[in-house]
Amino acid sequence: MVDNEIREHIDKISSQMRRQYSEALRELDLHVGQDNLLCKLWTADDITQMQLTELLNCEPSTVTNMVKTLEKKGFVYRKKDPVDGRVSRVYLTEKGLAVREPITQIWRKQQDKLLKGLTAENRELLNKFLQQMEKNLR
Amino acid sequence: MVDNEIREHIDKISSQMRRQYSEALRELDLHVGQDNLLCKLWTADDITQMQLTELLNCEPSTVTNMVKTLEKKGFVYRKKDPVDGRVSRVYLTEKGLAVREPITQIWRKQQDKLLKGLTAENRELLNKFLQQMEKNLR
DNA sequence: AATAAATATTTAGCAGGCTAAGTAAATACT
DNA sequence: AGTATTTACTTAGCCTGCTAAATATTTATT
Repeated sequence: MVDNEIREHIDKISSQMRRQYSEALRELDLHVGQDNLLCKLWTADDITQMQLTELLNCEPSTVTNMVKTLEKKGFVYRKKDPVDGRVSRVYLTEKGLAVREPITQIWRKQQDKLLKGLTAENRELLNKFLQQMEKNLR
Repeated sequence: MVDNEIREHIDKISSQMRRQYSEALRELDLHVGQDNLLCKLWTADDITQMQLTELLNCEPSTVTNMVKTLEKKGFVYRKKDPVDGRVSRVYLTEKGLAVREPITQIWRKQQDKLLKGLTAENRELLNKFLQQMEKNLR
């Protein structure tokens, strides 16, 4: 049965990737997961926490905590929305902007390592499979 | 560039899977990750914590914590090794044995959902790619 | 035999990520 | 207008998972 293995493989690959690039992130004073949040802000600054929970596919409380620690570390800052008093908008600081390049490089390096030995066609194929699986989980 | 997407896809798929079957695990009074530890004990009971860190590919302190909470919940128990006073051996209780079937079913269900729409050949192919990637990360 | 080094586990402390329950502001309803 | 509901976020508490430092036991060295 190949099927059971696939779930396991993905689990292992994912956790192993996390482990490996967490070391690199630590040098930027970042923790695994925080890179993803910052990434969302690169592509769309001035975003509400609610939007972040959707983009990151996680719970509101998780965003609260993550933003709070990222704020404490100086990567982002928050401002209350002037119109709607409930919502809190998140912005990148210069420090948060500055880690964009290094993080992108860390990711690229990790990807290269991951895909070594796979031809362009196979990568294309793999990508299609992954897209399908991602859709299946929605 | 397909390459960057692949890393992201795997990340998303993995976390989405976690989210989804964590609900099912909760009904067994289990937390995501604990299923993996129990799984190792099904295939090889009477195992040291050091062996668990290798099998789970995690840090010793993580095993300590996980075993401790699983012990508190009655899924496993520990005994000191009579020969080597440093090592601690972990065993399944009946409760820990009893969740084997339900957990396997949860996994199977998750896999089915994940792989829906992929032919047998494609699953085979995907599995090969994943094996390669797993090897690449070692 | 006495000291040094290695091994197995633990503890403390941090962060992501979750649930459940709470607060505050905005919208809907009567 | 006044109450009820919804929405955005927060807090408390738990667990995985990590690092760094501590403890205890075993093995290696001299």
